[in-house]
Formats: sequence, C-alpha cells, structure tokens
Amino acid sequence: MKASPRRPLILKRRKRPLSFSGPTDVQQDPGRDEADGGKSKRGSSGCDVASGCPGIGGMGTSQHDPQLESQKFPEGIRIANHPSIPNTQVVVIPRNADLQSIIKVLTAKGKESGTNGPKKFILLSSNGSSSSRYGPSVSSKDPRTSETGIQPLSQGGGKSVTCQGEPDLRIAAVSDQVHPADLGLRIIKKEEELPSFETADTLVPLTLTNKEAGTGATGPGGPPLDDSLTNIQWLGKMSTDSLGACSVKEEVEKENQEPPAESSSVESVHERPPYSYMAMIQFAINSTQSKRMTLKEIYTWIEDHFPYFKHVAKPGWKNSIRHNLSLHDMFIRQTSHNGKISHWTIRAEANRFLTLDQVVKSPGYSPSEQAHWICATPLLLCQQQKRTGSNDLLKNPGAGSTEVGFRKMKPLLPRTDSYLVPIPLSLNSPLILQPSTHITLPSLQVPLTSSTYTELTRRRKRIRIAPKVPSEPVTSNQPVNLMMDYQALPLIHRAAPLPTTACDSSAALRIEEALCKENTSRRKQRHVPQPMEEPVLLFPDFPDPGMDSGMASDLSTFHESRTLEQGSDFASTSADYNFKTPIKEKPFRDLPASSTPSKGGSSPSLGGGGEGWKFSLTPLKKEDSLFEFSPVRTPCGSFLTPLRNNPGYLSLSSTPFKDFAIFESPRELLNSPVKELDPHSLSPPLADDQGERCSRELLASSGPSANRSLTEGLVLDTLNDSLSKILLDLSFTGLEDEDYDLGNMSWSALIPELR
DNA sequence: AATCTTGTTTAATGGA
DNA sequence: TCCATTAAACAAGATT
Ligand SMILES: [Mg+2]
Repeated sequence: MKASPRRPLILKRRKRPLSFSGPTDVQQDPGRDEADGGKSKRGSSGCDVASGCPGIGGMGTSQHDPQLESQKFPEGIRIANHPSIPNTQVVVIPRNADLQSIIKVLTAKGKESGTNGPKKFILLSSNGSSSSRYGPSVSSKDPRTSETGIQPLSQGGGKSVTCQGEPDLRIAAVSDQVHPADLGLRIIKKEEELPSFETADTLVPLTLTNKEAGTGATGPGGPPLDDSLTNIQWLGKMSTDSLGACSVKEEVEKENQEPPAESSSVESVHERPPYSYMAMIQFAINSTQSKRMTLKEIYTWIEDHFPYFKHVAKPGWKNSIRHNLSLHDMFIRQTSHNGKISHWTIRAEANRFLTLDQVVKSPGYSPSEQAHWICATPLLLCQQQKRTGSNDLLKNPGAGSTEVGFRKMKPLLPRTDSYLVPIPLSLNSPLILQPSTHITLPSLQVPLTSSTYTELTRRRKRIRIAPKVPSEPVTSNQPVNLMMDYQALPLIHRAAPLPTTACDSSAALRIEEALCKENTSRRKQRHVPQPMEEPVLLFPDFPDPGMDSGMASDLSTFHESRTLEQGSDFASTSADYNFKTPIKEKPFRDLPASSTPSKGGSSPSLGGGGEGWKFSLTPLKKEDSLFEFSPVRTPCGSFLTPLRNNPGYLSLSSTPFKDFAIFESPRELLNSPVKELDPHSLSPPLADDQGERCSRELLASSGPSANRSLTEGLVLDTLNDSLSKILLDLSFTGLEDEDYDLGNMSWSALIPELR
C-alpha cells in the first residue's frame, strides 16, 4: 500500500493475525509488511529504541496470569476504572515494564471478563521523563533538543501536591491518524504495525526495536513491526517531537520577515524552489508579524525569496498563487472594513506557522543541497525517507528528471493531518476511541488480511466522529474528554474557520473573528465551507454525507461569526510595485507578462519562447515532506505563538470541526494561559536520547502554570483486538500549579481510582 | 472605456 | 485516484 506521498500518512493499525505465539520477537511475517513494510527499511541496527529502551523486558512476570488482572500486576502497575467510560480501565505502567506482557494480560483479562468487564484499557506510562524534541526544529537556533522533560502533569514546580482538583482527563486519540511527520520517523512505522491480539496467548511478539532509520527493507526477518505500539517505547517517541515544534517556529518567523531575501533564496535563481505554492504562500504569510499579506505582498515576498519566480518563471505563477489562495481553504481572505484591501491569512487551525527559515538551512537547492537542508530537519527527513521508501532522498526517482524543475517537486507542504478534537467521553459517548482504532471491522473475529484492511481504509468515508453533542456536552465535572485526532474529517471542520468558535462562543475567539471580514470585496468567495484540506478522520462506516454540503449546512450556523469586519488597515503597502502586469499580449519574446495565462492573444510570444521559462533544472528530489508537522503540534503552536492578536489562533488549534460540540477542551486550551512558554526554556534540556524518550509530552501549552499536559498512551481494546495510540490531555482543573508539584505527583494522587 | 488587478472556478495534465 | 500545477475563462473592483 503505498500511500501517495502527498497524502498524509495515516497510521492505521492493522490487525494482524497473530502469527506466532512465540513471544519473541519480532519478526512477523514478512508478508504483512507489505503494507508498509516496503517503506520502511529495516534498520538493521535496530533501533534506537530498542536499544534505547532499557527496560522493557523486565517484566515478565505477569504474563498471562489471569490473576494479574486485577491489580495484580507487578511492580507499579496500577489499574483503575476509567472515571467515565464504561468497561474501560486506566492502567498505569512503569516505564520499564514489559509492555507486551502487560498487553497480553490485559487482553486476556478483557476477553475473559464478561460483558461487563473491562474491555478497553488505556495504558499510560507512569512517570518517566519525557523528552521531547522539537521536530523540525529548525533553525539553527534550534533547539531540537529541547525537550521538556515534562512530567506528565506539567511541571509545576515541585512542590508537594495535594491534589484537589479533579482531574480532567482527555484523551486524544492520535492513534492512527498520526501523521508521520508529526511523529517523526518512528512513528511512522507504527503505522501498520499494530498487531491485533487475537487471543491473549498469542501475542504477537513485538519488536522492540524500532529502527529509525531503517526504513527499508523489510526483510523477512525484519520486523515490520518494529515499533509496534506494543513497544512502550513508542510512547516516548511519539512524544512531542512534534509538539514542540510549533513553538519553535515562532521565533523564526519573525526573523523571517524582515530580511527578505538573502538567506535562502538566493541560491539558485534558476532553480525552482522545491516548495509548493501552498508552502510558499504560507512562508510568506507567516513571515509577517501580522500573519497576513496582500496578494501583492505575497508575490513580492516570493520573488524576493525565490528569485526564480522573479527572473525565470513565467508569469503564470502568479495565477497559480491566486489559484492556490482561492482554492485552499486554509487561506482566507480578509477584507478591510472599507473593503478596499484584502489580506490573506492562514486559517488559524491550519497554520503551522511554517517559515522558510525553518526549512532552509543551506543555500542552494541543488539536490545535494537539498540533502542539506533536509538534514537540518531530521524529523522531516526521516519522514521523507520513509515515504520514499528508502533513501532516495538523493536520488531522483527515475521519473522525469528532466523537467523537473517544476513538476518534480513534491509538495513539501505540511498537511494538516490531524487535529485534536476533544470529545467528551464522559457522557454517553459512543465510540470513544473508535476512530482511532480502526474499528468497525466487519467481523471482529476475523483477522483482516492486509488486503482487506486496505480496502477498508480505502473506502472510508468521512464521518463525524463524535456524536454531536448538544450543547452541554461537557459537564463540568466530567473529567474525561477524548480528543481525537482526526485526520481526515473533512466534514467537520469544513465550515468553520474555527471550530471552537462554533461551539461555544468563546469570547475571545469571537472577537477575533469578528474583526475580520472574510471577504467582502472582490468577488464571491464561497462561504461555504469547502473541502478542506486539513483534517479528516476517516471512518469506515458512515455514509458520506454528501460531502461538504451536508456538513456545510450544519456548520453554516456558525458562519456568520466569521464575517465580521475587521478593522484593518494596514499597510498593505507599497503600492509601488512594479510588477508586471500581465500584459496581455506581448509579442515579445519576453516572457509573457500576464499573470493570467491566456490563450489567445495575450501571450503569443510564448510560442517558441515558451520554453524560455521552461528550463529544466536539476530535478528536485522528492522532498516532500519537509514540512509536515504534527498535528499535535498544531495546538501547540497556537499556544505558543505569540498570538498577537489572534485570539483565534488557538482555536484550539486544530480542531477543525466546527460543529463539534465538544469543544470543551479546546476552549480550555484557549483559556489556558497562553504563555509564552517557550519550550526550550521550560524544558530542561534533556539528553534526549530518543530511546529514552518517553511518552509524556506535553504540550507546553500551559506554561509553567499549566495544569495540563498531553501524554501518550495506548488503548487496548479487547473487543477489537486493537491497540491504538492515544494522546491524553490531562488537565487538572482546580489545581494551581503553583501549589503542587505536579512533577512528582503520582497519578494516583490525582486519580483516586488509580490506586 | 480600456486596462489592470485580484479572485473564483473549471479543466487539463502528469506524477505518484 | 489523488493532488499540485498550469492554463484559462470570467467577474468585478481599481486604475489609467
Ligand atoms: Mg481560500
């Protein structure tokens, strides 16, 4: 199954038949890996993880002992009933425990328990340090290392805690849907790897190793699963690499703006930058403080930073820019009150704050160079590799290298694949984790073959993940909310710019929105939510709601909010561009001037000359992914970002859905102190060895004071025999950080049930 | 009024 | 089939 590079990789878990009973490791059948195996080459060495991880093996003990089930797990394992989800238990596992064994036991437990017994287990790693690395961190300044060693509960300062607040546990199901980019290499693998546990006994041997680099060959021996979720390690890895990233960006951005060209751009004038229009537009917009730009400014920014467009490209590129602006709903046009000026902005939920700096380190686009910059962003790189299947970074795919310049480039853009959407579990939430899990397999019993799986995925339809919750979705006391990551739920966020908004009008958001008028002037802009490129959660079962429309209608409600006028003003500035207007016809051999290519008379000259601009340069490699960021991050970004005046940003980031009733958490997020929390600063630089990194990562969203954090966990659903990764957003309302030492706090302290 | 500029759409193309 | 790119038709406000 190769996914098209452009599409977001969705990590899905596939069920695999258990092949072996042997505990041992690794290898799964070769065949299965086809799914993805191809892409990953096996790292021979194994992974960091494996090695890195210390202890996993340790446990052993409990293995299938039925007894374990109850709280019998050895060392430090604690089990508690989930506060609000029926038949679900929260299992806190020591970092070094043998996850496999635990899973095995739990699986057995789940199966044996009757209908009422626990069927689903949320596995959390007990403390560990977590480190996060910022993903693409980027700039030289980079911090990739930064990590927060945040404890699960946020770093409070260390004090003793008493926990009084009630914990609000939210689970974000990142699971499948995680974008590779987000997670970084490792995660990618996870994708498919989830084994299904058919029977307790037969657990699939997990591999502990994950190879990061290895993508590749899936040798027979190679364990495709390396990273299977079962490996607790992943918890760490997943971490925030992604999350942190956001924050980083900000800084960068600023830099960007002013100093136009020089840095990156320069390089090759003749080579077309490897970025897609969408990416360049984002770079441009994000380079400004205000995060908005007029069309003209965008043009000039691009020309300044990528001389290619100024000197080489044919004028049609401008048409393409416009096309992209209109087409992608991530770009929103705001019209000034007077209606005369239109500024393009990036939808808050979708904005990853990408900037050119982040990507480009070294000058020059030459392939080799690319390698460079790729290097700069390790995570991305990795991702890419994976996608490609192997190390082809450098090599150009056989395909046309020639014309390359243009066509070959892969989109670097970030896709917003996933967003965290809070879903209140508490109430009668129906399928909680389902989305993440690939649920709905027709027959639970039957293991899907890979092919089958594929099929399913293919057909998935988009549906609304969570039931719409009426307005009062979350009760205050409701501790748990689920945040799902849906990559693809187009529907959901379709309409609304800021989902959050929709939900409950948080004042802040509203305001922001109010300020801007979406489009007033020039022409029709479809208010209707369009397909978004962003998130989507695919679900197998639902009928496709007629696409957008359905959704749209739902959402429509909120619409208005957006249309407010913004007081804009600004300098759009320089009016003096000289830029070329499309001269309709310029017989000259010069480049056609009109930005709108027109067939007829306009640019006749092109004829022979057409080629003029078509040089083929060196083929670009596929770079694709350089930009992808994790979904998770997004939120972060928002928080971190100094939102100047964007209240909207938070938007929770990411939640695309407008109509989700659930917005509680987002909102909270919003409310949460946006601090300038700089991950770097906050987090103590850990050594960050990846192997170690553990799961908990948190969004730094809350500054020091925050009493919330994101932690990764696993959800073991014995009904489906599925294992999903999830992100837990833990918030302890009522706790003031200052008062507690969250870091030291144990889960049990916060969650009584865990004990 | 002719031209530009900015926007929106639709379609074709080609890579993956 | 999906998606980015390109081309192009059109529309409407802005300029000349
Ligand atoms: Mg748009």
